Amino acid sequence: MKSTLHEQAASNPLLRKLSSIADLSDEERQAVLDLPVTVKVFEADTDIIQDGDRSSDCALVLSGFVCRYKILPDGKRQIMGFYIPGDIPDLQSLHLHVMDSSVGALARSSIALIRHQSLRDMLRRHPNLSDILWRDTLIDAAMFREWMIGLGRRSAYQRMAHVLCELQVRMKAVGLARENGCELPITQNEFADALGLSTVHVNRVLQDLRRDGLIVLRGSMLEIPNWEALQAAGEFDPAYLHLKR
Amino acid sequence: MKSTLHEQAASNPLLRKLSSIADLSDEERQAVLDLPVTVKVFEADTDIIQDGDRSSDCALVLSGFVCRYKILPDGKRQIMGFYIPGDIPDLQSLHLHVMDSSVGALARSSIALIRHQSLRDMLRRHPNLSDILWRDTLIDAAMFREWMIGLGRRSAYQRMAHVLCELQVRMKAVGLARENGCELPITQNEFADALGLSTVHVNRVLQDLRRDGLIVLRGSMLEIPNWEALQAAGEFDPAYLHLKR
DNA sequence: CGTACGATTGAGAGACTTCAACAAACGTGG
DNA sequence: CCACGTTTGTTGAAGTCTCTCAATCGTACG
Repeated sequence: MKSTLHEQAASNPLLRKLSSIADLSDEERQAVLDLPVTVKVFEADTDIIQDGDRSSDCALVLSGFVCRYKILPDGKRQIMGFYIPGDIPDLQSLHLHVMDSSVGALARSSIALIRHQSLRDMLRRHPNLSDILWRDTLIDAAMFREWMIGLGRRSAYQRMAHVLCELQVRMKAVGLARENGCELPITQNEFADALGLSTVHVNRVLQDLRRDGLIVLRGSMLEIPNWEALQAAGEFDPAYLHLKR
Repeated sequence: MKSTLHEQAASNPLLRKLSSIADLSDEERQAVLDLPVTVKVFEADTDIIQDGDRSSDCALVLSGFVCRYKILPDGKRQIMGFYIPGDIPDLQSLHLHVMDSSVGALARSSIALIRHQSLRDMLRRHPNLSDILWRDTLIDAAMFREWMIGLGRRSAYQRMAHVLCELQVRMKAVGLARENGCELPITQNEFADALGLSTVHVNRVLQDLRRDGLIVLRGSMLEIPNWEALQAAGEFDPAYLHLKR
């Protein structure tokens, strides 16, 4: 469905997201809203872009839940990041012409496809937006690094606490979380592939976190009764997200 | 020592590096060479920038060997990437004002400090260079992702084979490797912190790789008798480095 | 020629995996 | 609205990769 990002102008997810990491002028906000897009809905467990693709547009998440992953020769999967409304998981495709990983929908997601050409036109007219998007990709990289630390040096228990903290903070930054929790349509199997663990162990770690009163997880509803404690358990310091304020 | 990057113009490491990932016009090459820099030498095991720093310049590696790392509360260290001549490990500081990790010299290294202001001036005059540096940070991110895959889903043996492949390819791209090997001033302890392993296990894995005839490692001299085999052992596919050609 | 740092070895322990079975939750069609 | 099948979550037991501790060896360098 062709349109611009004007719909939901007030609470446009991209504007919310960009505002959370940088200051935008009115002109820049307008330029973003004027972007022509094609909105497409992806069902859960379908790919939005695949490893090896050469795409000519970027995918902006409007609603839903998305992840970046790669499948190894032996069939194992590593999830490298979760993306929520306002994120552009394949922004890199603007400068890296072949995708080196896949992007898939974890839940039914509405995606705005933005032509590279439209983005480039906008960035040429608004160099400051170019810097802001660059900044966004740098924050993406900072998240990869933080996950690396977890995978390399933190226990399963810490890792799980850490992702939950990250997701809560990011969801809150775009207005999708309550004060003490949010909705996470992520299965234990998906957590396993994100944290480099087996599904079985994820299950046990979640039970430990529950036993310790750090989380309440019913279905996809996450509640965090004691934020300080969960943060401490995961050694979570939001500095790497480089949010404003 | 103040100067510009003109010295070693022909084989300037930054030009070599940028040329390996994108095409530069003569004007752009000149703009790069005209960058005013301050050259500083860092001894092995000293920090170039520290976690939490707000710096006003970027560090270009001219010679030596550098890594990005973070120390955890319990003293554990995770190395998140190695940087070789031509790399700018903290290019992110141009847009992310507080460092979220440290950068340290693994061997005596000569570093060219480039003021953010000088870089910004150059990028404003040469928007294409801006895109090329953005591309560079995106490749950096791609390397983090590839390491994540290793940390999360590959065995110690595979991981070690994989880093060795990555380093050989990157060293060759800037002319610092022979056809079948290169010099890597990295201790087993540093490999351990990079691969999320213990030093002891790194030692055993290296012995396994030697036993299997995949590498010859004497001191810091790496030789790769059978490139195909090492690549296969590490499931190494250089696509994520996004080199030209 | 000692000292220090890096490499190597052995033995025991632990975190996490794999396999396999079962229970619960969910969506869908009749 | 219930029956049914598929997906997701849970549990137990055995196995393994990798860790920790601790000692020894090699070698470069002052």
